[in-house]
Amino acid sequence: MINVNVFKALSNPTRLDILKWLKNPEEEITSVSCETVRYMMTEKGGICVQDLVKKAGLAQSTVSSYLAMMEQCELLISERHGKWTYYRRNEAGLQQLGEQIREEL
Amino acid sequence: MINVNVFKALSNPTRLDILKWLKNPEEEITSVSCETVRYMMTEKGGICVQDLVKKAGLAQSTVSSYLAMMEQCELLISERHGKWTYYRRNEAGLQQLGEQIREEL
DNA sequence: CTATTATATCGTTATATTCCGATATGTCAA
DNA sequence: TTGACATATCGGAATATAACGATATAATAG
Repeated sequence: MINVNVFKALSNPTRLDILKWLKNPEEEITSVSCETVRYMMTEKGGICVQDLVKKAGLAQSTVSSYLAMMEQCELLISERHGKWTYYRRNEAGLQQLGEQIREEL
Repeated sequence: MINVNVFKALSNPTRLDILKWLKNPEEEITSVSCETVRYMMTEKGGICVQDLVKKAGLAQSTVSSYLAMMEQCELLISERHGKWTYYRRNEAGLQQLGEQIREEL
């Protein structure tokens, strides 16, 4: 059964942008300073919160709660490595959303 | 380009229900009293506002504005016949939404 | 252990959405 | 034209969301 929360998560321009940015992390994010961060990005498509904060131009707390919300409804996956939390797209969840929309909507 | 308003429209349980109810109007709506209404329903899958008001259990003004909002972002189509406005699903718009989600999200 | 850095959570204010009742408009029948 | 009915629009009160700064937690470096 489809969940309205996924649509709430998608009904905000910044959160939609985050999903799009995470499609091609290397192209979108340029403020990478650390090797670990760069590795996570190119290897798993994961981006740390900081970089998304810079890209979005919103407060860190705002972006952090956006990401939590998007993880909750299976649009994103998070993975902590040391100090950093890397967020990447939940492709399975996105796939499932597509199917649910096709079947239920 | 995908529009956040479509997700805003979908991020409300009643509005999601309306979309689902309009999939099988004959099965869902039982309070039909008038022949014209019955004809529109079985012929074009259109349902008048009244019936959706009864089904949703919300004020007429609320449902009316929900329907307007959903028409605006191409989830529904409206057609006026006499006193009644019939709303039906905008299958082309829904199809397009599915494609946009697949391509852009 | 302490300082620093990254992220998460909390409390708050501004803004948006929800949903209502009252009222306006549009349509038909008498 | 008047009345009755269907729908749309308006104005408002309650609630939810947006987005911030301050603070808490987690992890590492020294």
